[in-house]
Amino acid sequence: MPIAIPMSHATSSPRTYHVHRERQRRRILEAAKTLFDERGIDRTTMAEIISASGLRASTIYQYFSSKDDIVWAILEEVLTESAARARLATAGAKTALARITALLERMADDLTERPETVRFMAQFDAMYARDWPVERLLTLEAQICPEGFKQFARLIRKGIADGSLRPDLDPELTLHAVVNAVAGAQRRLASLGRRVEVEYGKSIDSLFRETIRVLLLGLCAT
Amino acid sequence: MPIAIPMSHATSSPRTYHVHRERQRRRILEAAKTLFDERGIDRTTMAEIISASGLRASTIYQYFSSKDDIVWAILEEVLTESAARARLATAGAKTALARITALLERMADDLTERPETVRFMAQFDAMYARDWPVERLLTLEAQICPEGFKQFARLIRKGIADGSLRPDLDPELTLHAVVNAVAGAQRRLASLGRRVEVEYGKSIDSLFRETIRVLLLGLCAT
Amino acid sequence: MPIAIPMSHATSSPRTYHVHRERQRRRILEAAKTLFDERGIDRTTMAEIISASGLRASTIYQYFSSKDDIVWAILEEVLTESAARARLATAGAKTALARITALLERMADDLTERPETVRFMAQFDAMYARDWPVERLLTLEAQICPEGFKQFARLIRKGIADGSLRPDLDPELTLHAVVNAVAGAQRRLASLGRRVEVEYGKSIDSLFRETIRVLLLGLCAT
Amino acid sequence: MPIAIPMSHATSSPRTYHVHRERQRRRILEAAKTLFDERGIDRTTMAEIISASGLRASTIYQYFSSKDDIVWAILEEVLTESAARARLATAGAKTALARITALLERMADDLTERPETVRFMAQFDAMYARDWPVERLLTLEAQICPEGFKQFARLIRKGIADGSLRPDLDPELTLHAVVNAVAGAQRRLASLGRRVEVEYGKSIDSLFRETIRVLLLGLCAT
DNA sequence: AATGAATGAGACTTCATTCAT
DNA sequence: GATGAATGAAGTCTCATTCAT
Repeated sequence: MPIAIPMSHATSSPRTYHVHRERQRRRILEAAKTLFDERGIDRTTMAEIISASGLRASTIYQYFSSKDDIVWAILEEVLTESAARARLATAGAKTALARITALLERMADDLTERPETVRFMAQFDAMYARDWPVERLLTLEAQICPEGFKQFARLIRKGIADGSLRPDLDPELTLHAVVNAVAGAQRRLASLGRRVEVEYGKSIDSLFRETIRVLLLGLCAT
Repeated sequence: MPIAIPMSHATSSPRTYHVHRERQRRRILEAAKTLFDERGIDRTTMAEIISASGLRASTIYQYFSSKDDIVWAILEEVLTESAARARLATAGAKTALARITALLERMADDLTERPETVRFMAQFDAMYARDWPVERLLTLEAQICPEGFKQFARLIRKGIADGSLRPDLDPELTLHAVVNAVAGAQRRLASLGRRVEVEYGKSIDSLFRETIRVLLLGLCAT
Repeated sequence: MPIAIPMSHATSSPRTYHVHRERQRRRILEAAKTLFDERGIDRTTMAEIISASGLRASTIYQYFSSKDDIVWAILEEVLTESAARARLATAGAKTALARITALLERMADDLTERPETVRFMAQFDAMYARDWPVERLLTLEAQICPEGFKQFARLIRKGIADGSLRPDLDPELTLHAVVNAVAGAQRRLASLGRRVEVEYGKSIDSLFRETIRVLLLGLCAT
Repeated sequence: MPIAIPMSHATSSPRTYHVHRERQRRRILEAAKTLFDERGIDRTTMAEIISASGLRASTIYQYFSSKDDIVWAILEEVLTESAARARLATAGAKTALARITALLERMADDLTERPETVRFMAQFDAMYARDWPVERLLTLEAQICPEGFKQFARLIRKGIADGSLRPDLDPELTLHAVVNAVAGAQRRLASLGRRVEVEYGKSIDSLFRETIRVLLLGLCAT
């Protein structure tokens, strides 16, 4: 058994410490993310994460307490980043239509630029959403898009009032219906990937943008 | 004077034989289907299927050669049935609009009546579609909706011609975009289940039908 | 379950019966023999024998009571045939030298003409000889080369007497030593097969005949 | 001020580590070796190796990745040791005859002193030699008796030249024929074991030494 | 903080064989 | 004599995780 040289904390600055710790954490997360995407979350084993991250099994458990913990950390990261991007994208928009459009465009860009992230969400939606502690999910979401939807609904009402959106819309219902449809479409395209392009003869991007166009046409007053 | 009259299956009653075999097969398939829905395909173990089906492990392997084989059989079944329902629903429709509407309504009914089936497809889309032999998938699909989409696109062209659909649609592109969006929305709602109702305060059915309504509005000429 | 049509024995002649039974038996034995050679006795499964023979599992058990029983039947067959060939080959030989030479030549021919049979014996020697009921083996051997060795030793003594063989041989010891060496060489060549030819750059047959030549030179009076 | 001094193996004591790991490895190997000899390689199960080694199943798989891997490790060991012994034994020999004699004597000693090892080789020759990656076998052999045979053949030529060996020998052919015969005889005697002594009424050792004697007589010039 | 070693529980699958008909 | 169905026992191997150092 190798002799463990206990690392002397006294001599190291807390900064370097954090930098190191964060770097290791990232290694693990990146390795896991890639594998989750390539092989599926459930089919990825700790052994694979271990060898891809270059650390030892026991070291990894100093950073994450379980495989689920890793999945959860990635989810958190993915949700946070994507909420941030959404907030950024919709920041300038004044009308409901502009805002919705900006949001959906953002999702189209995500699909193109970070398909792995979208696929991760797809796996999560399809397989884990139901298993996992609802509480934790809600906490996470609350903390992320604090009250995005409320604001949104208000904007829609304004849009109806100023005549830019159809008058017969139920603001909340329509909003969720549209967002869900776009999310569903986006994730499905990301998951099926190349297969849709081969089968349908259309690029993923054009399919997704057409979806958005038709939905927006359906929302607008004629 | 031949003595070895090998028992010809033709002369024996193949009925009883098949009835029994089919019944056992169903037991396994039903047990697996339920478990796949409750626990997720990957998280379901053969041991669970075995005890849920009431047969012994070794007996099950006389019917299916592996766990994948069971998943595959269910997929086949699910696709076949759903294609049949779709064909039936769209059979009477004469115009593109009527046909598309009928197809989407059918998907709404599926979501309500057989959410487990939709959830199974959701899992499949998100996790297996990429792993599995494309060939087998294509063969299966070909055998199931032989040339459904071609016909569809033709109808859309007619709809544009007679003025019931927007003139600025790209038939093939729009068709696939809409179908993908509806499938994506349907599967996402089925997967998230109760969670959406709690979070959004709307029933799954109303959300899905609103999605359909908006999409159709987007397709129709004003 | 198919209805079993009981075969009426009354109407069939006992001859046809035996012919049929023997044919089935052969099918099984041939299938097993081939598989034992290709895959090794232990690695061959009943399932493989079943599918190679074209019969059903349960039918096979009407002919042989276990896998061991099949192995045993093949061993019996192989020993019987090879003893018969040996007897035939040595039949005309009058002197010890001629007889030994004939026997060894026979083994060379066996190696060339029926390497599978030799390989079967090789497997048997290496793996089963110790496991199996010695009694049964002795019975079998007794019944096969009833007292071959005794005769042989007598001949050797005569050979020494008439000056054709070295005077310093211990008849029994030498005989068994030579026979064992030739059997060992033969089986090893059969087992290693192509590999020896590649590695040594000599044909199996020439190697084996050289072995025989050197041994005979060693036995002969100078 | 670096804090993360990753523990360098160089600075820790690799000795203790290796000592332990090697001891465990040996436990497994010894247990397997004994069982392979008692029950046959194929008939030995991992469960048996596990309980004989005193380790747990999962621990064993940290040392060897499969049962085959264990077999292979034993083969490697056996070949290496036996090559070393052969080299040692023939080291002093100057003439071809002396060298061959020394080699064969060595094989006789092996048969007496380590019959299990010889039996292992017997099993390997009879059952595995053909299955296994030829490459790996060749690599192993190359690394073990680098060019032993070439040297040997040269010596034989010298022996013929100086009149100690028969002039009518084909050096390479004779060499391989003799070595193969002796190996075959040795393995057969080891495998049949007690059975030969009972049946032939001669000790294994005397039979084997007689084999060697006759072969050498056959090689020597009269 | 890092890691070598260990491990219980359980994964999926195959085996040779039996038996009712 | 033939066979479909069944099956207990066992097979090999992997999993996520822990713990002493």
